[in-house]
Amino acid sequence: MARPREFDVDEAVGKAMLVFWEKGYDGASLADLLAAMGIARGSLYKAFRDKRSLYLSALRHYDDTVVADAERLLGDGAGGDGARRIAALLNTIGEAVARRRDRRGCFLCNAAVDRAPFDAEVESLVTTMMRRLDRAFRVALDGAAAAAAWDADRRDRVAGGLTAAYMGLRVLAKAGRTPGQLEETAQAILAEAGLTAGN
Amino acid sequence: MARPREFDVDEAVGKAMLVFWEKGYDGASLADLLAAMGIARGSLYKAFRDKRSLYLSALRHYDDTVVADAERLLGDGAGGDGARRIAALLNTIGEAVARRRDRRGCFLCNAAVDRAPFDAEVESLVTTMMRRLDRAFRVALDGAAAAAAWDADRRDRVAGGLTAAYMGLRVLAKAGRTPGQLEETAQAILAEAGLTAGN
DNA sequence: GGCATTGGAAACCGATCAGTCAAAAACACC
DNA sequence: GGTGTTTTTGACTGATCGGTTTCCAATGCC
Repeated sequence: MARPREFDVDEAVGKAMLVFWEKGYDGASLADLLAAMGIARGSLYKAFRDKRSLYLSALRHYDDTVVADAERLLGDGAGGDGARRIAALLNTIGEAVARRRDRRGCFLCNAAVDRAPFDAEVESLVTTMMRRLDRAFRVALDGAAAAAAWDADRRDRVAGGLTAAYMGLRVLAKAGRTPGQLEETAQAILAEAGLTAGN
Repeated sequence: MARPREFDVDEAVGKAMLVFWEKGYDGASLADLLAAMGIARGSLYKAFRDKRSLYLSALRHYDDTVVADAERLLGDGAGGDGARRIAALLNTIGEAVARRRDRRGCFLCNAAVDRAPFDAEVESLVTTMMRRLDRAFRVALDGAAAAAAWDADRRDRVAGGLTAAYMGLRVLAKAGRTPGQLEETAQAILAEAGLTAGN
């Protein structure tokens, strides 16, 4: 009936996500996005409504890929004891810095800091994604021997503390902390929570 | 010998800081800054070199005022046991949200996330300021009965963990967490670190 | 092959951006 | 009161911003 679209929308969102992730919302110009996505201006505005809508799509894409991966990592019993899975996630932060891939930080954290205050829809998306992280930490705690004796309330509270610690580590990573320091801090957090024994 | 400056430079930097704090570097336009500072375009470029230099001055001003206050709060024995001083600082986060003053978050945290990756001087300033926070937490731990038995290494590691937790809480505050949830998480962090008893 | 419909490429839009400049104005010194 | 020096002001600049429009190409259906 009509001319078919020449690019894959999901793939294009993935490329756009990387740009927003690295440069932030304001920092990512239309020119940057178009170059990365390999399409022309008009096509972008035809497929997505505007820059803001594309950003929201990119954020959902992050939820579907990166956050989903973290959730899987935390929930998968094959990763060993729950405490060990949590340690594995926290250690990915220092590793990312070591591999010089962390100027970007965490897209979710970036969005919370630089867009959520100005965009109610971003804020609500970010809130939902953070809750997902909370729940994933809670699932890992449910599978941690060190937390076996804890009641549900305590597990919830500790899960919330772990989400906070995770975000804090990602901020410190951007603030110039070395991989070694980040790992040390991650260990300290786990030790404080009584989660070092399990593995 | 010449015409004197009509505005107070330090006061102007303070006003500029509030704008950068609330809107971020990119989000703060020259027009916003000039309106808040109450001066004209040319005066700004005469007194400060350019927008970036003004931003760096604003960041240093934050260090001299807000960070210095936090350091004082954590170090002042009149605030009770060290653990209690730490709890007081963490609780200011939820209180700020409750008073609807926290859309801004923490300027230091904002700078780490949205400018440090693109500006080496900002990164180095942010690193220094974060270290100052680390040390302030460490001082508070030195004055905490619950940490009396800890060796120096452990205090350093826990201080690092507290800085991370503090930044994480400020991110969560921007992500839509309610004051009650923030306070609960703050309590969980303190409990995990074994810092609830002292007061 | 004609037609309707959609996508693609690029010129184009007004708005806004950070930064500059020239002239008027305010002071200190003589 | 004149002179030299610096600040102030606001108009101006070129670049870039996000977004629109126009025109042509490509497709499926008849």
